[in-house]
Amino acid sequence: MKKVATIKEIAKQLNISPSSVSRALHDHPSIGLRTKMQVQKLAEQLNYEPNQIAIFFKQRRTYTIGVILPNLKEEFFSNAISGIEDVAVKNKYHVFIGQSHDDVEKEKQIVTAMKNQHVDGIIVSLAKYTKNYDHFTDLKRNNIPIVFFDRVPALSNVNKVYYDMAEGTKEALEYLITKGHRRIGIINGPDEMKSSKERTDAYKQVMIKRRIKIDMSLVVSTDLTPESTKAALEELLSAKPRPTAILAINDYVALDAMHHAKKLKLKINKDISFVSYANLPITSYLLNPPMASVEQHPYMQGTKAAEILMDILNHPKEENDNYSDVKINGELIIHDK
Amino acid sequence: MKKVATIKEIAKQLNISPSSVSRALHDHPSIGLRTKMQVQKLAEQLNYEPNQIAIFFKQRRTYTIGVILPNLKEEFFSNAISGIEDVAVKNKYHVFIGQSHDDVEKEKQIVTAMKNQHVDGIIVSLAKYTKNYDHFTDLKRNNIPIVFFDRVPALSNVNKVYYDMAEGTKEALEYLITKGHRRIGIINGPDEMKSSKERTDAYKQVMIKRRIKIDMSLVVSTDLTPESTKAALEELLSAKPRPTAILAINDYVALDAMHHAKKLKLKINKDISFVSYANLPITSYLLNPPMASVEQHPYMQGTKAAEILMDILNHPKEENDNYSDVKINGELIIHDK
DNA sequence: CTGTTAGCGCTTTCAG
DNA sequence: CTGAAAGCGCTAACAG
Repeated sequence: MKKVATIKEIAKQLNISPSSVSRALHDHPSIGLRTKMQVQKLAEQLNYEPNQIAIFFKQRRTYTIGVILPNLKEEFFSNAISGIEDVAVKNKYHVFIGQSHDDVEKEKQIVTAMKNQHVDGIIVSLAKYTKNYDHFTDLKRNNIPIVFFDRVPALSNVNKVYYDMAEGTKEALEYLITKGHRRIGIINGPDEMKSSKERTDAYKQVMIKRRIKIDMSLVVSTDLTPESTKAALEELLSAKPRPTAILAINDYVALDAMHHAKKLKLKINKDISFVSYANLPITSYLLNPPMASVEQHPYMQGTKAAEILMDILNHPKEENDNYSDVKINGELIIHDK
Repeated sequence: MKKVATIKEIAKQLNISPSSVSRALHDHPSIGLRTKMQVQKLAEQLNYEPNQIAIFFKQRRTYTIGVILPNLKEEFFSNAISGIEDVAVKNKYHVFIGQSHDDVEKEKQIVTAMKNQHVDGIIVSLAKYTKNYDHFTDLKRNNIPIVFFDRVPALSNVNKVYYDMAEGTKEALEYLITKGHRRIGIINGPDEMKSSKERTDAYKQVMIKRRIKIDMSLVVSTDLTPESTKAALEELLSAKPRPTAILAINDYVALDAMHHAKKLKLKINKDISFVSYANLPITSYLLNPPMASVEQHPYMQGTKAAEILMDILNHPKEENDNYSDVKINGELIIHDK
């Protein structure tokens, strides 16, 4: 069993040509039933498995897609990739993964590696500081389509799937306002993230609509590390008057902030309330989860992005510049009973 | 920029042979400095990128490894794959992933797909009900090495990395005993999991050593779903006398059990204490985490497994049947202050 | 319906 | 030091 059967081998044993074997194996219309049967039988016996690499080489297609995301540790991303994988498998595609660990250089390297590996397409969620998108847009020259999701670039001529930040933010803020909050702080992400600006914009809009004075000292940033979040929280708490509620960029940040607030002897959801984004399953195990969290449907974002990519791949290159731009609506999940 | 440069192309433009170009590109010893420079310059200009697929085809190697695991949602596995990926990247390998979702059929399909994709090696953590390992051992015929981790098969002639269940379990039980517990229940995993038996064995050993009567009605199983865990807990609670402490197969199960216990008006860590395995980061956010949890070092298990595989791949096939069998020691992390 | 031929891009003897 | 030639496994014109 050392050597694997090849088409050639089968052909020789049956005294026919390799092309006939190939045709028989593929149920080609113009092939005799007799030879077809013979070939299939022998192929079975010899345990023939087509050499995919040779096929890829020939067809210039690998049936592989690459997925680049910041990390897999966050439930958000691991759920998203599950969605991607499910769709890919259904379409007979394989999935390469690469974690940028929020490092732009690493992200570039991964792109290069995937390009060299000849993936048929790429799905990306950007590293948090990625500002320049050339390493992605260059892929057009290699005819490798890209679909961005969740952390998408501020470009219009790309395929993207993302959560509708404005809508969810407004909903979350309205909720806090009905609960009586007027001084509402925001712990935003880095400025490079498109969502940060959107969140700030939505904040301003709601405040104006509700005729609440906008105080930009209530909008601070974290680089998403616990330390930075701690600093951001303290900055907010030093505002006068101090905010009574805080909207945090995601659950992890909210949890870090809550943790620190607790240390500062603040009563969570009493002295200060938290609302955030993602609605991670882990929050269901918490004693004091954020009051509410905007569900961002990572699995759905993943499947949607993958479906768009599959669609592009399955449909011959119509070179029209027709880009998908899909907004996923979040849902505000209220945790406080 | 539509067409990609090939070696042939470069050769033609320089009026030399493809072989020389290939040599120049690879810093082959026997190549003239002049031609080498010329070639490298032109390659640069033409943006030459070697066609990996062609190379793979030729070399019968893909520099790709496959990773099969139950799912990516569990922090344990997403951490493990991070470890694998880090090592792979360092060794210039790529990583294919496949989630079995604990379904044996799916697991088989993934193995077949990876085999056809000609991965150079595979790293696996078994689906929970996998009893038959033929789909893995068959890979030997294709010369595809396998390394199992965490959920490993009960075979001796395979490479494996796993957590030392006996040691950790003993440590956890001893801890409970020093805390005064005598009636200690166990919520085990399915019987198909090798670790279940090991846990039970370790339990018996400790009980004998500590001269505590062994009561097998205190050892129950869950299929890891919350419902099943609930049932398991109730079964334990119906024992007379009721156990005062429970050792659960992992943190998720412990959390589900604790959740249910709370509903039954039991005071956690008072009426009943929990100890478990994994020590997931999420537990740090909990009000009432398990009293203690055995850290199983998923990242380290991943890196270790990947290193073993890299070692096999980088070292020419010495056909000696030399299998790695690496035990990772857990550490009991005490959460109750 | 079947065989012949060529070739995908690259590496690697084998000659010179 | 360099070139010519073969071949990896498979497919797909093109001829019969």
